[in-house]
Amino acid sequence: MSGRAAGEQVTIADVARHAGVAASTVSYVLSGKRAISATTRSRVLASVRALGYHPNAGARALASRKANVIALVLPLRTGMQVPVVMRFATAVVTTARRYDHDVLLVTADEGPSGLHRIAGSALVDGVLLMDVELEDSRVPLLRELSLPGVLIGHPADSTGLACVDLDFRRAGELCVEHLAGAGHRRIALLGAPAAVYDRGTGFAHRTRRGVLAAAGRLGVEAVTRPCEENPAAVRRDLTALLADHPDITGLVVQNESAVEPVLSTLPTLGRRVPQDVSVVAVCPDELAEPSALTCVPVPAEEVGRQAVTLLMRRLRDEPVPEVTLLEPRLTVRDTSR
Amino acid sequence: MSGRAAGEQVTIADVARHAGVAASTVSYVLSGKRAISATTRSRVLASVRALGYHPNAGARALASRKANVIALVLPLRTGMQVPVVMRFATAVVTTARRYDHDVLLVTADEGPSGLHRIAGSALVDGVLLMDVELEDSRVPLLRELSLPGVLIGHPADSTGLACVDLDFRRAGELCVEHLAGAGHRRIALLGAPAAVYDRGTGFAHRTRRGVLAAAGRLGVEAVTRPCEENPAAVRRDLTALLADHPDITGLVVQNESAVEPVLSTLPTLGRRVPQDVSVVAVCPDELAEPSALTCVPVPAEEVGRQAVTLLMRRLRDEPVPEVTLLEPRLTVRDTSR
DNA sequence: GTCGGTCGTCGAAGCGCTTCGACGCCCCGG
DNA sequence: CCGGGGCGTCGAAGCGCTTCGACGACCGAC
Repeated sequence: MSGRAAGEQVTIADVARHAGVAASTVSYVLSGKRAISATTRSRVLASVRALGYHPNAGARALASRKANVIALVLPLRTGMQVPVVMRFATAVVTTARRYDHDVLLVTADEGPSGLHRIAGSALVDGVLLMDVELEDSRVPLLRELSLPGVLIGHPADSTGLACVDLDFRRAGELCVEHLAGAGHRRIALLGAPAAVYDRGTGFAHRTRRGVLAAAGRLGVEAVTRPCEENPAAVRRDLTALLADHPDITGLVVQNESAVEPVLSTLPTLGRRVPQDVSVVAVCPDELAEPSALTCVPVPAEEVGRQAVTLLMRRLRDEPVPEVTLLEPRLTVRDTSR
Repeated sequence: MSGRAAGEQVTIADVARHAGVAASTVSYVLSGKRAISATTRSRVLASVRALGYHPNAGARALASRKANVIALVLPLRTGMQVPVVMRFATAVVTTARRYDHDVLLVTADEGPSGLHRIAGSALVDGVLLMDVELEDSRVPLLRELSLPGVLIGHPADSTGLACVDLDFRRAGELCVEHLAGAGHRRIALLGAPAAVYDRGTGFAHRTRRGVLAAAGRLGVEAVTRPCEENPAAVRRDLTALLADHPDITGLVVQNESAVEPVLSTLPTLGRRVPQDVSVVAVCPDELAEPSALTCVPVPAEEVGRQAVTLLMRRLRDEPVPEVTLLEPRLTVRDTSR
């Protein structure tokens, strides 16, 4: 670059000298916090470009008490929903950059002490918490630390927090409306594992509620049952379900790991898809698309974007809604009619 | 917390006052850069704990000219092995924390200017570059910026850099050696999507080269072909492959999303596994293990750990080897004989 | 007993930036 | 023609930390 050995920092003083103004003027040009004449501004900007100036992040953070960095706390266990996490992370980084922020990657296994450290050292201005459990130990901590945070998913008590999530109730409704619209009168929800309902996990309950509500409203007979996660169990549960209710023609699946087994098991039970049974899932689109599965995708990108946007608003001390639910969309493919 | 309103920073001066020493003494206790008497040390440490002190990251970075942060530049394109990336990222964060560093997530789509910004603002001390292509534009940039960096994968010219990677060439050889040892004389490599080869991504090319080299050496006839990522395409490519070369008895698969489709398609083409066709994959072990697939696992954790370790060494200006290749191992399971 | 050398601690000087108050200057109203 | 008020710019004071040089105190060697 111009005139400086590589590795030498170009400072604001260099820019000021080059432009023939005071350092504070450069700062004001860059931040826009005071009026600056057009001529001065353009002169300064020219110098900035000529010297390849980038403000020193540490100095800026120290003086302004803003790191311009947010933390993304990712779940420790990386199971099935890995691709979703990835897409989500991408959306977060991209969106954060639009707000001139960077993203610090924190793994949940550092636990609460990680949050303490990050808050205490002013490394970040705010936190995005993924994989929030109903009773999450990090949630009260977040409140206590008065660290601005946004949660993905939502805990039992979301008072004073900001949560973003897909509107799973509406997602359940959408599935049923789609099936009912195609003439189905007897349907079933093959849901999350029983343990998930027992824990009272939000998304599972809300989906079920949505399914039942829409079914009632539309005069559709609906049964719901939990479903375990391993392929053998899925096969067993599905077989039992169809034995108990042989006249079911519509299936809503909300269980990532059940999708494939369901699709491969149905034909062996004498049910062609979609001629005999229509299948609709609430699952990541990556999972559905290769199988041409009709589904309500979990919009990872949109959630990421929203989460960052909300966090930025909180950082500016603007009020934000406690709960933000994203409107689900249904993508019709080949497994339903 | 003790005695401070939430959100108030505890500074080194607070600790010094509380312990009855000078601020610099606190600093030296914490950094260990000068000898401190045992009594003073323990008094200071007690105060640190009592007040819940965490050094301000910005101030520390400014004064020490070290951010204690490294950047992880992730590829976020198609054709990437997503779960591998995830595990890799986890390993990087965990290892970095062991060296008292944090990890900044940077997406490759910010491109070279992102590296410029990060280097110029002293946001990070060093960079981990994933998904390095044979001719990668970021590589010369890294050299020019004199930003300490470690590459995952390796470019054509690795002079003056540090690269870590699985020895994919050797992985390819291993697969062929295994098949040849079992008596197979006609084999095929079902590889990454064509776009990946076109991009000049190292691992794909090197694996292919290894396969061909070992085949030549061992008198095995080998054909290679790219393979797209969706199940339908895999089925099509595989069918075409076996139509063109019906006498193939060994298959090397290097494509995460092709593994399942290949295994489920072969029987429909009248090929039992492993009686008629042996299948060996280069893929994450998570993917291979449930299907009892013989494979050469990609050791994501180990690569991540090594990469961070190398970067830390570079940050201390210690010499590091230009290329670090991890020795692949072949895990024999049920799909080959 | 005296002198040099550690050892342990301190104070002060920045690191590069933001921000606050001050201060010309120019324009307008009286 | 003079005074008041923006507007545009400047200088200086930190932000919280590290690090350098200085300096007592204490020790062993002579």
